[in-house]
Amino acid sequence: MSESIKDILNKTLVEIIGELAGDKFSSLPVDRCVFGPPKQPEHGDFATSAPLILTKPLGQPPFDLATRMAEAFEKSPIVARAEPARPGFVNLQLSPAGWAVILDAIATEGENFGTVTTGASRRVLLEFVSANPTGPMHLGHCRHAAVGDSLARIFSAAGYEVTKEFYINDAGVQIIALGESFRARCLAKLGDPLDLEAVQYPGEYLAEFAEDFVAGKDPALVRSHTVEDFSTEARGRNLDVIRQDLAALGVFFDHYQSEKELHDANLVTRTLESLESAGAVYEKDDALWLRTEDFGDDKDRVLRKGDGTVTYLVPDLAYHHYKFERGFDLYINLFGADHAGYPPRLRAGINALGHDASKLEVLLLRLVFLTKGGQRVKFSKRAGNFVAMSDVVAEAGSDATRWFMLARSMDSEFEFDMDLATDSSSNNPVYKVQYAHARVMTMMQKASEEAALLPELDSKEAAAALTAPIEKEIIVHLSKLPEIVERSAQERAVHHIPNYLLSLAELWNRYYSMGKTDPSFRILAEENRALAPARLRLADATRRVLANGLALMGISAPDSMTRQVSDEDE
RNA sequence: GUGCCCGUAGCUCAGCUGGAUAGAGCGUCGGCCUCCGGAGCCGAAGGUCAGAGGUUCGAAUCCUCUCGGGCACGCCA
Repeated sequence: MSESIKDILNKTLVEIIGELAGDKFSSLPVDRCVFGPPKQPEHGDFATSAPLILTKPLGQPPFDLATRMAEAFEKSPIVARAEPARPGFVNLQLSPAGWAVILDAIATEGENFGTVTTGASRRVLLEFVSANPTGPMHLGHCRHAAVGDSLARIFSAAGYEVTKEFYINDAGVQIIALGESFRARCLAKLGDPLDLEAVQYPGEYLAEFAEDFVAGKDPALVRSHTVEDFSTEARGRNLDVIRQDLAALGVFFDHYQSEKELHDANLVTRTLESLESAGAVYEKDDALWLRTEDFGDDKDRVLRKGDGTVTYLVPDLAYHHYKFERGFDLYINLFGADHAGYPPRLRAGINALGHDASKLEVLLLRLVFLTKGGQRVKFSKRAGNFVAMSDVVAEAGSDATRWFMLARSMDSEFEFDMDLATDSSSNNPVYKVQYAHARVMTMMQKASEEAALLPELDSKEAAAALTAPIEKEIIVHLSKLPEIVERSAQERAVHHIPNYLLSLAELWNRYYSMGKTDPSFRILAEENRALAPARLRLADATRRVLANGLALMGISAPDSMTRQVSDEDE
């Protein structure tokens, strides 16, 4: 991994500030003095407001500082022009040597371009989805799956070592309820009247499992099964469906952790004992309480109820105890926003168990709604009807589903617009990005067929040949992928990637289309042969960045797009 | 009532830890098919950044309050 152009500029900036400031340097807010993209293209390729930030601590007028900084930057070989601007900015234009740095980095790093080392190989345990094995997954799980998986990819790219884990809630009252529901369904298949009271999970899926399970079996054998047997059977089938649904989205976990196994290994009772011996609990009103208030919780929480059974908090703490014993540097949980009250008590327990709870981060994802035909699709958990994840993925496809699930920040609710997601005849953003990639690929293919006709250029000559403003704009945009990755990892936010890719695709499509009205922009045209190698380097860099970015989202970067023909729509 | 999140174009949403004239997609309207792929491109219309104060050279961004909307506040999971 090489140094990004921005790193080089920022390093130079710090050196220049050091010369200007002398012994005042150590007291300056140098961290804030960085280069960024100016909003107006006429302000150059990079700009910094460092003079405005430093004017007060240095006691010098901002424009004077800007002028002296610009003079210093003029000496840099990667800078073509440096200009002070009022009230106190420095605007830079890169030289061909500067562009070559960017294009070379992309070419040599290939699929690794965009990776950074901020993670320093720290180990991260990322837990997400963890859907109960009591039924199929819905739209919300789909968002969690897409976001969690993409986050894992981003963290890997940022230099972390990530383990993806799915926690199976296969113990406790709900799993018994599942067994009872499934048993009632099976008995109904044998001819018994359906015991509506026993059916606590009303969806049709259990009836379908029952049909399959009962088929060809001796009814007496079926009747002899215990609730636990039915529970285990239904759990397994649900889990199979969950894995299938995840696979359809291309999401695979490194580890599935069963709650039941924690019980079987006595980890749950041992955890309770640990909490007791740590003095983190007390008895009141026949119940055992955990002191969570000391950790920012509103009130203390019950661990063991008056009836002697434990609350769900205990196995969850056992699970986290087990997580921490495996020795990761960072633990990230993706929860639904309806669990917002949960993290404080989790932290309290983790601390009481002797772990550093500050290593646990809980990310809260808000709801997602499905709209079709401009109408929000209604669903109700109670009635057992919901928007199934498998239906969404089947209808929109994995790529489009992921795109829309990732394109919004986690803490905003959003509408998954099925009409837009399935729109292949108009401007669906995911297709636009994939199309830009496919477009470059076919062009490269064509270029390779006439490679012998093209002159050879070294990278600096190539960069110097790219003189059009839009070509520079693309290069500068390409250079940003590493910082987008770094920022995404740091903020634990996935939506910057699609935003970035969309703007890059639009930039490229605009550039590509310029050849239609202005023949001098036709990359492979015979009369432009002298420029072709340079432009092909740019094209290659662009498709590389598009592909790397799509990979961070788990979306394919196709070599060609197969047009979907819709004859029936006249 | 308390805590968290949200409020930016007709709609869905970005806005990079405070920077220069407020952004994208979709939708609407108007253009562009002898073309390295039209699943594309160009242009136009569209904004009191919910509101009011404050912080400072400078605020959509940070602080306070108000108004709207969502979620959470169990010996449920």
